[in-house]
Amino acid sequence: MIDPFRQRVYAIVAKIPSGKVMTYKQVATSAGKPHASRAVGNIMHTNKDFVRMPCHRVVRTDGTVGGYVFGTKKKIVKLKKEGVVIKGGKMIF
DNA sequence: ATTATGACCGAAG
DNA sequence: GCTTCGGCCATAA
Repeated sequence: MIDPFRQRVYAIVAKIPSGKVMTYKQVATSAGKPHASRAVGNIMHTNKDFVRMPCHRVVRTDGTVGGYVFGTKKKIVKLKKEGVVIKGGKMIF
């Protein structure tokens, strides 16, 4: 399956260092489609390689973590553990 | 091909 | 602060 966008998203997310996060919009833009923020989230949800894909480092533009297969709460805890500062359920860039 | 849905975004009420 | 609407893109049926 050759889907440049999908592959690109995968590579970008996998490159996010620990303690840092990227917004869906940022990932989509870096992937080449600035308006595909929705598709990015959809890819994470439908993708089967989510084991290697640290999707918990991808958050929403508002600062909310967004969704997560293991649960949004878990995602927040994980991020905090990584060193990300989260305040009132939202994160600070 | 068409319709519906979603881990989104931004504006409006 | 929250909900609703329209817009964007990929996936599933």
